[in-house]
Order: sequence, then structure tokens, then C-alpha cells
Amino acid sequence: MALDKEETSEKVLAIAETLLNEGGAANLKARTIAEQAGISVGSVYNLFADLDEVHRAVNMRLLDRLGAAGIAAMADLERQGVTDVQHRILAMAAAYVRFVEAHPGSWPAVLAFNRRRATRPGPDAYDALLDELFDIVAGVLKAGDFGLDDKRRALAARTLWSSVHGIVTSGYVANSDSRQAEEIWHQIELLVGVFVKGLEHGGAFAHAETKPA
Amino acid sequence: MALDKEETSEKVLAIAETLLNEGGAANLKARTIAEQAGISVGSVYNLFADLDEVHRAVNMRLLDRLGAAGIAAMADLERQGVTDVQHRILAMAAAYVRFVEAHPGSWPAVLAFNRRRATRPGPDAYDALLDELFDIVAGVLKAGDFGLDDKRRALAARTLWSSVHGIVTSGYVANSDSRQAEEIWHQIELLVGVFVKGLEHGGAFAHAETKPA
DNA sequence: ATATTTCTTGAACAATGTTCATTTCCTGTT
DNA sequence: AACAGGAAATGAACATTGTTCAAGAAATAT
Repeated sequence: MALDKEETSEKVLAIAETLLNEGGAANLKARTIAEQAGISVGSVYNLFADLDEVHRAVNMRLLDRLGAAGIAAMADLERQGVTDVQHRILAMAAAYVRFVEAHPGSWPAVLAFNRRRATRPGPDAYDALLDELFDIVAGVLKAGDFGLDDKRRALAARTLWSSVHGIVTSGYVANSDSRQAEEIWHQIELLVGVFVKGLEHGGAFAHAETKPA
Repeated sequence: MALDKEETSEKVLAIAETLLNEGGAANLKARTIAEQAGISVGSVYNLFADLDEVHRAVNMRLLDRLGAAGIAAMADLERQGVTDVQHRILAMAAAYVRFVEAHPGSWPAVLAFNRRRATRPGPDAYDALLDELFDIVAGVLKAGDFGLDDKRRALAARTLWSSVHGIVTSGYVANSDSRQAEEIWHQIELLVGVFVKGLEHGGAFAHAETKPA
């Protein structure tokens, strides 16, 4: 006999990831997976309930790797004795950007897929990973000596990282590769620089009383 | 007879928008449209090349309305004599948030669809609208007296608005409605406050490479 | 009134997700 | 070694979709 159930699943996921990376969600077809994995269509459905579950599993692998990359980047800085807040945030953002660039096809699919999930109940592994990233950012912010209590620091971390996320994903709707990469990085540098300076000067407390209806 | 070609197209788009809003891209089916519009399947393909074009047209309508809402919000402030930069940016963000909340199903579809388009060449109407929004933000920033040249001000506008976008879209992957809306708004207030304070104190020029104090 | 052009139709085709009765394969028992 | 029972794999079959196109209907021009 050849492969374990576990090994076959891994093979299927690797193939699925390639397919997603090459052509997005529309390129993930049961028959293509079966053919490339050397199994039958039915066997795919033996391993996974449906294609959605395959997609979900691929996304989780990607997200895990992203989390690992973020943590590794932090560990590197730790080892080098870098404590500057701006440097550390920028390093995390750089890790994020590198990761997205390394998965040009599947990253959009991750985002698109995760939006579909919005109807479902309760937090899941995706939220858990996001919280993990937020916690890392919050930890970095704690090192900088802004006058923030825990709650406000957590809010600042979520705000900052969601902003980075927005810059990266907005940037990637356009096409020209290297010029776009530069633009994204300029925006991130500007954001982080302004954000840190703003926190230093108490901008987090400056409210204008305008709320939406 | 009854309806003009133009009118029928409008009817189809209205139906398509409802379908997208209710069930996302997967809910946009040729036969459903045909049935609800009282025409045949083939006639849909007479009016539009394929379903992608229908989706694109719906998105354009939405984006146009979003642009109009943004401009209207600005005009309101103008009429009220509000010139404060923070107030004005927050008002634009509020208009954006309101718009997204009003289209819970189709807004994700707009974003997802626009990502698929990434392979295509050259800028299109979507980029044009985005530039329009960026220009409005840049205009608001010009009123504030930060020491920014045109180029850097444009960069700041893109950065700020992409960040708002990121906060809004990140916020909407989670589920609890009213608490989530509050969280989004807190993040936006924090971002805008910090951003403005940061610009006032020259944070736009503080680079990590040039080692701050 | 007739001819020509234009539009509309819905049946037909191809591609796809998914199911399930059948077959094949493995494992433990005699 | 032979066999029984269950687990896994199979791929044909079904349902649903996007898309096309030959035939007919309607409108328009001559």
C-alpha cells in the first residue's frame, strides 16, 4: 500500500494550495485535485466534507505560517537587542508584507473566504490567530512609554494592525509589482511613524465628538 | 411594448443588487435574474456579456453612490462652516461606515470581485473612484497646516484612507453587530486622532532608518 | 404587403459539486 | 490458507449552474 490517510490529506492540501495560489477560489475543483493527487473524486469527499472544508484547511495552514513568521521576526529582533518601538512594528509589518507577496493568489482567497464565514457563530481559529497578532503588537507598544492603560493599548494595537492590513490589501488591488511594493512600504513607514509620534503626544485621547447616527 | 432596453437593464441590475446583498456572489444566478425580471435566460446575455459584467455593473453603481455620499458629507460640513481637519476626516469615515453597514452582503462582494480583477491591465473606473476619494482626503489635509508638500500629502491621504478601509473591513469579519460597530468607531477615532497629532509633530518625516531619539 | 433587420426565446451543451451503490482492499479469525 | 466482516476507494450518475445558438417572433423599412 502507499499513503496513510493523513499523508493523503497533506498531499491534497498541498495541491489545493497550489491551485488556489495559481487561480484563486474558482480554480479549486474536485476533479483537478483528484487527478493530481492520483485518487478518485469520491476519495476527496472521503477526506473532506466538501470543497469549502478543503479551502478552510488550506487557509488555516497559511495563517499558521503567517503567525510563525511574525513570531520569528519578533524573536530575531529580541536576539539583536532591538527595543525601539518603531523598528519592531516595522519589522512585523515587513514580515506581513513578505508573506502576502509570497502568496499572491491564495492570500486574496483567504480574505474572501473569511468574509463568507461572517454569518457563522462564535470566534474560531482565525480570530484566535488575529488576537495572537494583536497581542504581539500590544506587547511592543507596552515597551514604548506612552501613557496607555491596558484597554487603550489593546485598542491601539488593533487599530494599528488593522491599518497595516488595510494598506497591504488596498495596495494589492493594483497591479504594477515593484512600484506597488514601494508604495505600500512608504505608506507603512508613514503610518507607523505618524502613529508613534501621535501616541507620544497624546493623540489617542484627542476626541472630536462626531458619531454616526 | 413595455420596457426599453435601458429600463430592462436597470431592472436586471436592481434585481442583481438584491441577490448579491442577500447571498453574495454565489447567489447571482442567470436563471434567477431571468425569472425575477420576467425575461428569458438568453435575454440576460443579450444585455450583458456574462454574469461578471452584471456583477461589475452592480459594483459600479454601489461605488458611485459611495462617492456621492462622501461628497455630500463634505458639502454638509462646508455648509455648516466646519473646517477642523479631524472633524472632516471623521465625517468622511462615518459616511463610509454607514455605507458599508447599509450593504452588508454586497460590500464584501465588491471587494472580493475587485481582487479578481487584479490580473487585468491598466487602471479602470474603480481606480478612478478611489483616486477621487483620496483627492478629497488630500484636500482636507491641505486645510490643516502640516508642513507637507503635494507629494507627501497625497501619500498621507492614501495611507490614512487605506487605514480606515482596513479598520472597517477587518471589523466586519467578526459578527456581533452593535458591539462591533462601536469597536470600529473607536478604532477610527483613535486612528484619526493619532494621525492628526502625529502629522502636527512631524511624524511623517520620522524614519526608523534615521533613528529617532 | 413584403422583405429585412433586430430581438427574444428556451432547448441544448459543457463544466462542476456532490452522492452512493458497488467493488476492492485490508484485517483478524478459524 | 481460506474466509468473513468491515473500511475505504471508486466512478458512474444526478443536480445545478454558466453559456451558446438555431429557430421563431417582432419590429421596421421598402
